[in-house]
Amino acid sequence: MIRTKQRELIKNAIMESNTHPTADELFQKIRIQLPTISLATVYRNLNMLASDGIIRKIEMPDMPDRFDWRMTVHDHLYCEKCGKVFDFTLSNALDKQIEEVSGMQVKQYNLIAKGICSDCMKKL
Amino acid sequence: MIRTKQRELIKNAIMESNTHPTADELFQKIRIQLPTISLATVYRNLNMLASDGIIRKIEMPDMPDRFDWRMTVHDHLYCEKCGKVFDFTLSNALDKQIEEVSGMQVKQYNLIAKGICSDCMKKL
DNA sequence: AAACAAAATGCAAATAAATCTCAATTTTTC
DNA sequence: GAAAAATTGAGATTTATTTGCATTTTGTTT
Repeated sequence: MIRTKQRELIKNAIMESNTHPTADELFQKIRIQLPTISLATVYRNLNMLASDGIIRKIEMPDMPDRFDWRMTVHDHLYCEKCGKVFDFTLSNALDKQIEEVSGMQVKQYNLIAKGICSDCMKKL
Repeated sequence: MIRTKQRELIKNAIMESNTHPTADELFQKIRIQLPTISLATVYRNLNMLASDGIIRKIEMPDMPDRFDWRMTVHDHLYCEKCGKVFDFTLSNALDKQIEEVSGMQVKQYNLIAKGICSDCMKKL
């Protein structure tokens, strides 16, 4: 894989993030350092990095995808109040259980919870 | 809620379905009986029915939403071979567990597994 | 059942996210 | 440093869904 300035910046931007940014958020951030970069390049590189197993694409239901540098098994919770995305880890992964109850072969699963984060709960 | 011919047809079409159809699939089907119906009406009514708790909208990651008449707690598996969507039910719902490990208040969750259904496995 | 208000419809245009096309540029290879 | 390979930027395109609005349909009132 060829190394370009833009790929470097994109990778760094995710690695430094802890907000599960969208492609556009990353684009806006990187733009400050490299104003000529295009959104298409951001998308392209994010997809490359994801399919190379460097980062993870979080396919959010009916909202823009987000990207995560954390590659250990975990799932996500979207706070309906503040819009932030948080990580959580179930005591045991669901693959096996899903295979048992469905009789199908599970390659991966996507689990997104919606609710209210602890910060936002305090504010009520 | 006013009763119209189109709402009736839309509701019936889902209730009779067992393929977790998309809005467009329903549109194409209903069109045969009522050629003047518009896709916007289908979307509008599906959303109404869903927010009234009559049907359930399945927000699929990066593909068109699907609709389900089954209102009991269950999740979905998408077969990557045939594209069909299947139901499965975990031995216990995840809300509690997610709340425990995340410390947040869970309103709902969206769990979609991707894999290969038993029919398609036989064909390999 | 005529008249009025409220709700729903169809159509076209708008939106939003993501991908694609392709000429120009950059990076690697030889 | 020339040729080949990969990547980029910019804009057009695609797909799913929503919205605006004039028109029609439905429900309500008398």
